[in-house]
Amino acid sequence: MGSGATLEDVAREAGVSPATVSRCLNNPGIVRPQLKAKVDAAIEKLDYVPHGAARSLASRRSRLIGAIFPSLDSALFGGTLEALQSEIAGSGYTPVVASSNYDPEQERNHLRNMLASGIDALMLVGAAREASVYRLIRRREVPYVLTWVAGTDDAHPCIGFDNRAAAAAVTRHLLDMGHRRFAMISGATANNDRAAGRMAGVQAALEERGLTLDPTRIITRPFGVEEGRAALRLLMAREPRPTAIICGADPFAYGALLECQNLGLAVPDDLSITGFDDMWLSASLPPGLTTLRTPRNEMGTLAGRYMLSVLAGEETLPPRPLDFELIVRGSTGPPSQTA
Amino acid sequence: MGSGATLEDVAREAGVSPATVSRCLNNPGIVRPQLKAKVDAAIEKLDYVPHGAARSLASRRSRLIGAIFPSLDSALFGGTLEALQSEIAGSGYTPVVASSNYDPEQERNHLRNMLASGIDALMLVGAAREASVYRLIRRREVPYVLTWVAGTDDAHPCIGFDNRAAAAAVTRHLLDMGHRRFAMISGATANNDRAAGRMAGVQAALEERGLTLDPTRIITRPFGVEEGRAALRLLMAREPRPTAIICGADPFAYGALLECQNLGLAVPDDLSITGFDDMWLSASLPPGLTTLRTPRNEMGTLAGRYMLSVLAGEETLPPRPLDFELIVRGSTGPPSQTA
DNA sequence: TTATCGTTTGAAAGCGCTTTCAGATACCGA
DNA sequence: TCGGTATCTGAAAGCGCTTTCAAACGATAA
Repeated sequence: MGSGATLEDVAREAGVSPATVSRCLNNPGIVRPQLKAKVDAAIEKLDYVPHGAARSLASRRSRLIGAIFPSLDSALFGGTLEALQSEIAGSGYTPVVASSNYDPEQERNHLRNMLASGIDALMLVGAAREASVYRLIRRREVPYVLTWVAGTDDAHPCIGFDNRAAAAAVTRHLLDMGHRRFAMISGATANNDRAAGRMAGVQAALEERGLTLDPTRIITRPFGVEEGRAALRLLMAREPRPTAIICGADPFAYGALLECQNLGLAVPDDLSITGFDDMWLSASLPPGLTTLRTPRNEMGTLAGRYMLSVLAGEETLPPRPLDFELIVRGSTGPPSQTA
Repeated sequence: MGSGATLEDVAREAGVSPATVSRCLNNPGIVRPQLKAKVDAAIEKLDYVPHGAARSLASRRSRLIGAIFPSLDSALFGGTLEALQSEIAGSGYTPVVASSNYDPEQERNHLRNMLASGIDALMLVGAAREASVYRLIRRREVPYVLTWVAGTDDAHPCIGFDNRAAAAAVTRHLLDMGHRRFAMISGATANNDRAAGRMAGVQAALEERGLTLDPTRIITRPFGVEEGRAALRLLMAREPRPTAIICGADPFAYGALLECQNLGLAVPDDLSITGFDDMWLSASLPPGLTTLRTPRNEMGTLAGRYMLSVLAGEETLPPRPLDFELIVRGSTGPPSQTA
């Protein structure tokens, strides 16, 4: 905070009115170049930096865009945040971020905070939250966008992909190779419609072929490598053993692969394993993880672009659900005859 | 944005003056409980949310804390950000974040933006930047703190650890096991004093024992698993082969371990490998990565706490350099006799 | 009961900027 | 040269809140 020249100081220095200085800053096109030069010189000389709060108050725009993520310490959402940030930076917006730790209560608090601090737009992850939260946002008339999910109906503008369809695609890949005995390692589905969607997608794809996934074959754990490891041990301890394990997130799959190595199980001969998200180790961890590449950076970019265009007053439709891509690597293959 | 009740509306509803409402919000202690109850009821009824910009303008505080990271899409800084965020959230502050992509130019731009938006305090990573940047911050009188480095002098308040000493500790661990032929995989050291410090620490520890690390034995690459993999191939292609490879970051080490598997090199018998940061896979990736655990969450927490206390007007000294911890796992051992 | 002190409340003046509106200026054709 | 039009500039009114200052109040002591 501190001292700092004000716009009025600049105006005096340049010998023009404050209004003109303001225009030079916000709408340089409409001021005569000659005057603008004088103003620029004065700004330079006084090392003037506009006062954001005053600006927001007068213009009713804060140039702040809120973003609340379930977590920030995985690379997953970091990529989305990074992309969002670079997309909006060019237009003079800055993200204010918070992490909810997958807790609706925390999310709501951060939201209140952000609304109070006057964010111009808001990005959230997922669609599953209480109606009162959406009312809060709507009442403030803050444009918002949900990411990491595709809109099932048109209730909310969404920029994401269809988790259910993506998980179904993974499952069909395994079915097509001949697998019939499945198991799944999933993140907690409460308050997490991405995880829930993926689980539903697996179930749906199996049912298409007349199979079902017994609930006892689904292990739900917090995301993590060691958790995946432990889950794999549990799943392989019961006869008949599954021939394919579908993981709702890559870290589970990394753990599962490592534990196979440990148990002396050959992947994919004894067991096929799939991940989800194509994180940074999936290509490198032998034998290479078959996984579903999600458009995590693209979601940040497009969410930013969408919000900017709404803020610019353009009539904007959020894009259709984004594409995902099944990346087939060495961790999946046909079930062995003997298995 | 949008409609929203104003403080004046609340005052009218409660039958008090705007000043009283303001006091209820900012200094509830000094207003009579009976009145406060009426005000609270009015706030509740009108669903009033204070207008951040107006508040900032009048109070000269934005309740925003800036944080600029070199990158956000690795889990490294995400942990620091997450910790910072939860530390300051309780005091009503929200972080505004940006990523500089390790580019001083981008960092400076984000900084200007943030200063303009009126941040109350600022967190940066590393100390290496032009003096003009620090002048900019000082001129605005914004309290700031540098993280991920320890103060060499008292030029800046730092909350971090001594990268040089940490790397030296790793190196001594290998020296003590009997290694004499070293190589290193490092991140780019330009504009990155953490990477530079680590490299210097390795060199210093070697020189203590009368050894030097030939520059051709140092490979500098952007952080990444595949980069580590490629670097390992290069380093092992030249005779005499090193018996220990020190990686300036865990992803390099992951790549190196995986490539050893690929090349049929036994770790640690043929080659010892160390990482840096103890990221999430280090414990799990066989044979377990010996690495240096950096206090990445703690830095976020303490940086937050430090800034809050400066903002509260307390006379605060940044803590001494934080501890790091050498985590010895299976990837290091004595060099084999034949190597 | 009245004077006095300490506490709580309200009135009003901005915080630094944007933006409307009206006035000034420059430019064009006749 | 002049009127008319299009363009640019300045004056002034807030944006919604905090905070100073003085007035009002309640309580205590004389």
